[in-house]
Amino acid sequence: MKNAPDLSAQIAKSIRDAIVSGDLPIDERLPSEAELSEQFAVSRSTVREALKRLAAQSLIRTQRGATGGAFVNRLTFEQAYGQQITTSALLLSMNDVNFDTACEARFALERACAPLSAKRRTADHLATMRAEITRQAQPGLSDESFCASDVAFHRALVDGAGNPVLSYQLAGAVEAIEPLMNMITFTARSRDHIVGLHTAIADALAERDAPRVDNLLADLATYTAQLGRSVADAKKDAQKSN
Amino acid sequence: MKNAPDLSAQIAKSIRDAIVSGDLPIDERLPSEAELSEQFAVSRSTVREALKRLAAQSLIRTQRGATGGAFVNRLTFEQAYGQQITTSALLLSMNDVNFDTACEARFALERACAPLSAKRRTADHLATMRAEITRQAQPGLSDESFCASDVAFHRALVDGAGNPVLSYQLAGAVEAIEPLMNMITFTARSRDHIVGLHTAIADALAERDAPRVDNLLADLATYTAQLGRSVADAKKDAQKSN
DNA sequence: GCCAAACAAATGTCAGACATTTAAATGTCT
DNA sequence: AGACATTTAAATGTCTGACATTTGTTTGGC
Repeated sequence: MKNAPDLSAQIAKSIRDAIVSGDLPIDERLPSEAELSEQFAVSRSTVREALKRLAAQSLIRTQRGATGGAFVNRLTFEQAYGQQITTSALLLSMNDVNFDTACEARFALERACAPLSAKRRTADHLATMRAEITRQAQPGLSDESFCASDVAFHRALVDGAGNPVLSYQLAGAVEAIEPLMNMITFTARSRDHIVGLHTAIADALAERDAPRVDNLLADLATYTAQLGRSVADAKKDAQKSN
Repeated sequence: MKNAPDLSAQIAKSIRDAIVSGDLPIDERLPSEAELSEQFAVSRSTVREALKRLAAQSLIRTQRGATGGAFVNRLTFEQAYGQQITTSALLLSMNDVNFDTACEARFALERACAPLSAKRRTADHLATMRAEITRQAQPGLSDESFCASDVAFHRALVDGAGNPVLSYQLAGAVEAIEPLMNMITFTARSRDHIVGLHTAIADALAERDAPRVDNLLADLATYTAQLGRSVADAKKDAQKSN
């Protein structure tokens, strides 16, 4: 009943395990493709396929030329962000996660870092938030740009907590929801309301008033969920009239 | 100044974009490797390397045989968990994230889902938690097994929130920290303390008492951070004596 | 000592062959 | 006609050998 995985998958796993276990330290050079193909007793193509798998996970990087080869890559938070966001976005869109669920997760997580952000946010974080608020208040802004700015605002809030692990974990939750938010049509009135809440949040953070930030985020969560529901209802009506 | 990426990377990106944008729907079959190599005007090996990259990200699956080929894969939460955990664990170990930071992130996130878990946890979740507590109280348990059980306990707590997106996001935070926790030597006394807190948390969840759960998690966070600090201090002393 | 040319080692790409797996088509017997 | 065995076709998986390209090092001439 064993469904033997491909050789290239086996080899990739073998090398991956060595990296994850710390057996192959960062920046260590792997043997050349020719050497690996000897060690594993497979052809060079098979080794190459294995290496491409690892490269896709940012576990290794390759360099051409004389001193080139495959090196164990230090996974940066930046790289991890990118992967997290793609994965999260796909996960949401492919599993028909409804807006409520995604929204609930997002704000629950965001509220978790609010107290830390109130304590540690720098002037820089505040400035970013204010700038995004200004942008959101511009009348000609497209819904997409409004959403993007919303994401940037919340990213600043999260980053304010000064904990890279938190920022990393939340990047997925905050950014992955953007495509879902993009389906919402923001009326002038709803934009006003959101901008008002954002302003209040920034003010509360400026005063390091954690409980108020928490309350405001709760309000924003409720309001956003409401907007989402109205979109869902409109869609249902449209289906009915077909 | 353009550092042209490999052909296989370009092709992978091209196909990945088509998948992410929804242009290629789930379970859609990609053209055969031969056809792709014609379309992109490259050799079959290059196409294969591109496909392996996508397979490493669980974006496609391949089947051999007559009706075989590469199919757009529905990314399941299970698969995403796995990737998230490996990535998070690597991120922590490769960037010398200190125990405090990881711990802070973990408990902040966990406290975020505590109110939801108090509201929605089923008898099943409670049973799992109780079972793990029993396990943790066994005297012969190795430190590693104790940690694993700790993770399982907290996973049950998180799952109790009944929000798959939250579970997914938290899987990384909770499980990735396990290797760091594994460096701690749990004395009988510290185990007792932790088991006591776990029991209290389970009791509070049983009564759906969200604020109490939150307080207890805060206590657990403090205590865990303390344990971590003592390990760090011991290490520093050991270095000094060298 | 410096600069240019040759060299060497590595990855990147290609072409063609063969192996293996799998479902469907075909043939054969009852 | 239906059940079972065989063949066939299409696809991925693997191997081999070649050539292209990149890049650091060595060598040679001045």
